[in-house]
Amino acid sequence: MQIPSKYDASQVENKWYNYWMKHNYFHSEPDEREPYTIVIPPPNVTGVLHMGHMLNNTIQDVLIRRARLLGKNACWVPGTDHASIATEAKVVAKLKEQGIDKNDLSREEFLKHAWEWTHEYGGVILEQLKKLGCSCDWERTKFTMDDDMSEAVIQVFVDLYNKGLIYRGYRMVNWDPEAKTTLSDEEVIYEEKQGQLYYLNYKIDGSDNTLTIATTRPETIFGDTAICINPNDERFTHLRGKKAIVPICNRVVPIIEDEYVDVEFGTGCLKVTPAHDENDKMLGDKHNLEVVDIFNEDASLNSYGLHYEGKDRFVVRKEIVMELEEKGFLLKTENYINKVGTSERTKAVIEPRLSDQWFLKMEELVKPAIKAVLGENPEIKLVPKKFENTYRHWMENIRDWNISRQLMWGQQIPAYYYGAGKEDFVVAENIEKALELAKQKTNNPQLTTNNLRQDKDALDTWFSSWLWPMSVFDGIRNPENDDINYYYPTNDLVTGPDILFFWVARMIIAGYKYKGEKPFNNVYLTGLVRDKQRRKMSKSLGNSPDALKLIEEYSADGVRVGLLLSSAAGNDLLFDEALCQQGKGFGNKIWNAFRLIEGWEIDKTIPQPETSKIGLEWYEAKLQKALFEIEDHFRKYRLSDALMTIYKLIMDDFSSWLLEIIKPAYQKPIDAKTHKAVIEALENNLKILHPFMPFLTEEIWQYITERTPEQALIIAKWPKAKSVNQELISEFEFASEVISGIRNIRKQKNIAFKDAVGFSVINNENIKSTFDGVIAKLGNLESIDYVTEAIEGALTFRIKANEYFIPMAGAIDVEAEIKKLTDELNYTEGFLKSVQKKLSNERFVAGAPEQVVASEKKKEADALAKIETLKASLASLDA
RNA sequence: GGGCGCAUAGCUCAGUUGGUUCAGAGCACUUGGUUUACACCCAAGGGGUCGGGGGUUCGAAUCCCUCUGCGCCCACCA
Repeated sequence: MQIPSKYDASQVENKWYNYWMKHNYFHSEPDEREPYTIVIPPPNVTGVLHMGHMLNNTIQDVLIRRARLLGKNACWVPGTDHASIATEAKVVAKLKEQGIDKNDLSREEFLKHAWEWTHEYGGVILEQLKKLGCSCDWERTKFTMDDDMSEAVIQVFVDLYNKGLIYRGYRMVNWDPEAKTTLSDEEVIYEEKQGQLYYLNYKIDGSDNTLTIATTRPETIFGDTAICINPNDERFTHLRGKKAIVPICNRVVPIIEDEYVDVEFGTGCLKVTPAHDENDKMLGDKHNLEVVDIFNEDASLNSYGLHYEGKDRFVVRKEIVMELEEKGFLLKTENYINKVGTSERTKAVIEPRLSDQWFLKMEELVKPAIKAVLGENPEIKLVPKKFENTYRHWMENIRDWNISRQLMWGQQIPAYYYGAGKEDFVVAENIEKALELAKQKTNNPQLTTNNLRQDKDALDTWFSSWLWPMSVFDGIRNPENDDINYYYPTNDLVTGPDILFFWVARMIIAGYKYKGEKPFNNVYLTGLVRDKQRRKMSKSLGNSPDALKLIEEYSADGVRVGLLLSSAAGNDLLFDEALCQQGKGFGNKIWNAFRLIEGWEIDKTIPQPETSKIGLEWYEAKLQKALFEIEDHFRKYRLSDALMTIYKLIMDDFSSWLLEIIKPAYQKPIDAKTHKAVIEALENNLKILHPFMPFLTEEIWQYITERTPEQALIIAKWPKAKSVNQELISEFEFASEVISGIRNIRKQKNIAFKDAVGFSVINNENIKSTFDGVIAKLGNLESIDYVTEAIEGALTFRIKANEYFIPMAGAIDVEAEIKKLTDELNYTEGFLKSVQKKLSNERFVAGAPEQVVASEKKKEADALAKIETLKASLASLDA
């Protein structure tokens, strides 16, 4: 077969992806093998691939491909999320471009647009994952709004409602006035903003006195229903039991007392606006205050705002300050930095707002989930462990989950109203069942579906994705089906720490509630991908490279390696394209190594040289050691370290050392035995590298194996681990130091490699000759002579206590040589002194473990021996 | 404000119970090299008071205290 001299990634990658798909290697069905399952964190259906996805999915693919090679039944379930807020926002924006206002559309019409959008852009991201090489079981692709998935969500809602865990409540929620929807606490980002603190005078009813309050939000005075003072504040005892008059609207409000008020802050007087501040709401409930909501849905003022009706809150703030000033109510203003909640999606300033919402009681549900991660025998491991603290903090302070969203895109809440009263509703899977329930509840057999009105709200997206590991296997609707029984619990979950609570914690809760079992064994939390300046990669900053362009430029394999080279679990990844270049370069290196081997002519008649034999034995030992280390790294989810181990094995041990050791002389053939062995070594390299660089390895694999589809690398068997010949490895390390010594001398004296040199070593019982052939070949030595005394007129170097000579008539600079030896002697004597000092310390000898003392004694002996040879050499030079 | 975590070479990071192999890796850098796979290369080399200070110990990057500088989470006093 003709082997191209350049590796053409784009062609190769498409070819093999199609090949794998054609032979259905990604697909999994339950069988007798051990399952290895990952469910993908479903990306937003209308999203495009960004660096975070690339990292995330590369890690998952590495884990899945390795499991496949280890002979497990690997199943990676892909899919997308309907992402209600994000998607609805995009659809609304698109409609707006076309001059359509969402509010003019019926629910059905809007959903039609949303589905069109989904069909147009949905799945783009999945196609991009294929480019990256992800070996997902595409036949199992799921979407959180698929009919069966939605059914599961509704079933769970009804069940939780019937168990009394879902309730309807009038609560202060985070209202996004732009999206006109509620946000969960987690979707609100607090930002420091420069604002003002306005000091306002309120008249005291029935007197000419005033009191001063400080507020950051003067426009909310229309919602004031009380003034609050601290009962311990002696400055205000005269106000007890009095009433105050709210400026402009002239509402007369009581002055109440509560220790909640901070005497130190502002003026010590607080205006209470129960409709627009959570703490004020709390005060309002406690003191039975009136609740006056002054805002419309879009945060413009309603009729309570009098002449400001219809104007936006920020406009009103400016205007009312002017009016207050004109009328003498404004005492002063101060600059004040406060934290303002903004919407993660729309960036709008959040308005605390009272509204009817659906809530899920968390207190009981959360208990098994806490135990599973933090209990005495944890069933679920978070990697890295440091996130357990964060998890604990959240879980132990959990509040009820607001699961309703004022959106259309999502599962509609299955509550059906038959009357105007607060309790005039029933909850059921569908309208027919709802009708039955409504008839029973009202004792009115005349009711028809026309009398029922379904709740307009949709469910929070996380209320569908928290079921993901179960619902993708239909484990909610059919709890005992073969798939769920086989694949659940899944093995590893790979996701970002930013959704540890949104998603991971809730999946754990749902898993225990609906399956009585954890959803996964391990959670691998990746870091955020940042740029070199440590900024988070984001669209708005424009610092995120185009994922597909990167793949084009550096190949999918190169990008995968680039991403993994520096990404320890939980650590942020500082992305640098140079890393992809390193990945691509690594690919080229392997390709060229392969070409070298394939280029050799094989001669079956020649015997295997001893150097090749011992070199191959050594490489086998190194491979075994690497296998052991890789196993350990994977066990600890240290994928970067696993990759680095393979990188060094292939770059250094295989390419730089082994291939040089066995390389036949120019235009000479290689013996068959060595050739076969080196091919085997290459095969093993390809196997362990395949999870990281699937395309390149599969490409080379086709050339070196007589393959049938059943012998594709993707389904090959991971190399068997045997014992590690550590002694051989240590001996080689010593030999490589000797070779470095020779190369150093060559460099210092400008001796070209093609010129063979003489070489002697003073014989002693510690010298091992195992790798002499290798030393001679890689040092280009005429021979290795064992001598009993120093060679005169030779260049020397020492490794441990052994002294080596390269004869070099006339080229020796005696002065320089003496200086070199003297420096080395001084250093060694200093070293000896420190060792001996340690050994003469009785407490060290008594207190340190035997092993440590022995090693110090060995250091002492080595140093003494070395000093002796140095002195001898010096003496011979002096003479 | 409360909690958690981090600080090791120019950069990104390893460093397990304090002691062989403890001061390491990759990249970057410097020098030399195009004979025979690869300049997308090879060989050699320099570089760190382990954030500062104090303590425990025969012995500290590792344990304790403290200071400094960062990061994250929670609560956010009108």
